[in-house]
Amino acid sequence: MQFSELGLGPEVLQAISEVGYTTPTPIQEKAIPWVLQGRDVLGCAQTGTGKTASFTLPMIEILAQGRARARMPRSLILEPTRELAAQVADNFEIYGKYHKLNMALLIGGESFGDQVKKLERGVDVLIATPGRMIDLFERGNILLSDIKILVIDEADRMLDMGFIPDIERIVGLLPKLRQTLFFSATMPPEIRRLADQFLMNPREITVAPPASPAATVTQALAVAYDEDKRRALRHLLRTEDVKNAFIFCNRKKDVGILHQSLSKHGFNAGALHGDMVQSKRTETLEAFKQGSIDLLVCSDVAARGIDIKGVSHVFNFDVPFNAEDYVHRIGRTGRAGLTGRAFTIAAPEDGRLVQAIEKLIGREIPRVPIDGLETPELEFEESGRGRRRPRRKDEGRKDEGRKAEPRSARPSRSRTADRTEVRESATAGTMPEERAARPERTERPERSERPVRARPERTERPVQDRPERPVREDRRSRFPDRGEDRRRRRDEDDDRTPVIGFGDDVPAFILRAARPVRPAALPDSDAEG
DNA sequence: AAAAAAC
Repeated sequence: MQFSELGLGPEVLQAISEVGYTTPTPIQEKAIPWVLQGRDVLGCAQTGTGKTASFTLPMIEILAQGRARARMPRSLILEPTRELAAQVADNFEIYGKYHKLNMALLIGGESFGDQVKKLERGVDVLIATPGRMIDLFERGNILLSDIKILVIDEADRMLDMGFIPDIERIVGLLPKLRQTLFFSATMPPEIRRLADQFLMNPREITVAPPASPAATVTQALAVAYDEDKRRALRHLLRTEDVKNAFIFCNRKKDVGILHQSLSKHGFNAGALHGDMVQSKRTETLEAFKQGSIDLLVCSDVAARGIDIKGVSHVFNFDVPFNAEDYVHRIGRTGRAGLTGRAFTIAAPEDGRLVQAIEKLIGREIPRVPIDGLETPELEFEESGRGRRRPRRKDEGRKDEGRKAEPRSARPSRSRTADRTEVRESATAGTMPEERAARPERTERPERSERPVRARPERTERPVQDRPERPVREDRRSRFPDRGEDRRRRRDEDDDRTPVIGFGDDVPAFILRAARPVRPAALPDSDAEG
């Protein structure tokens, strides 16, 4: 079967062949002719099956006829994350090359102005995340009465993320007479109910998950004490032939920490999670795609659907809480017939999570030891409250350096420790690469390693002693995310903006008064390195 | 246990 047999026009076929594709994937083969006939589709397919092109290609064809009027888009595609929305937009750019389709990408974190302007001009394709979509609708910038095609992508993920009420609301605003394409990787009853509600006499298309990761991705699991995980990761990064890699963490906070740590050790890494400003998210993802960043430390925002060609490795720095997320994460590699390698670093207390994953994928993940590190046993007991976290036997002091010591007050080389130094010397022969990377740090000093003199005096004091700063409850409760975002940024600013001339005791009111003007006057936190 | 998404 060739693309040319599916009923697509010459312009689209030309664009497809320029990208280098000749044969449609199963879902494209089944869906495209049907969509071209104007029928509804219920697609049970994961990303990586060619799902996106299965709706973008016929949509370009259908929308080629007619033109959009101002503020009245002709089609709407709903995506769960901003990155996926952007990826679909890229798809329209590529395959719509020889068509004059107007497109608008409505996602949060970017200015309203451009999006509104585009809507005013009239768009054929609207690609949106639910929040921004509803916002713009409520402001009267979108009229939905001319929508002819609706695509709901990744419906099960929308469910997970609590978007279903939004989706139902949006669909309620659309004309009843329309074509609807509905995609989901899984079909739990709740999703099935939605599909029944939104679709009319759909063709149901189910395609096998993309060559199950077992086939193209070599998996391995390393068990390490929690405090050894970064070291274990670095070891893997240096011993594996890593071209580029996703490195997943379970928490946004840890994405930041790990990113800093890797950078400090001379790795070319970027960070991506949902609390970062959108411009940074876009920029980082683009840099990773282009290869100017080798390692992308990220949260599960990037676990599903992000399609980057030729990623050699996936590292799970944390075992994912959801077994299914494991499959999604490692599916970032081994794509398009290429092989990939996926390593998971598990702490002893992750036994149950590992068990759940192995049950889901139906096999045991081969264990690998890490040279020079003690390999603890996985534990499978209920993790009751107050149960002590398993620790390395040789660990002398408790958690010091991690929490108790303010980051900036640490002398430049101690970090987590003297105790790791001890270990390291014991294993010096087996891990020469640890040593080799050290000089890098003097060439590229990180903020936290600058001489104490250059740092704000206040940071030498324990965090709890910082003057309390007012938080505007009203705004925070309405926009919890933004509130957190701002507070975090302030904290970072506080780390490196000394108030000159007050010594250790800067009066709280000075700090308060200075704060509002400070962020604007500061260089961006990344401008320096 | 987390993450995702609106100014």
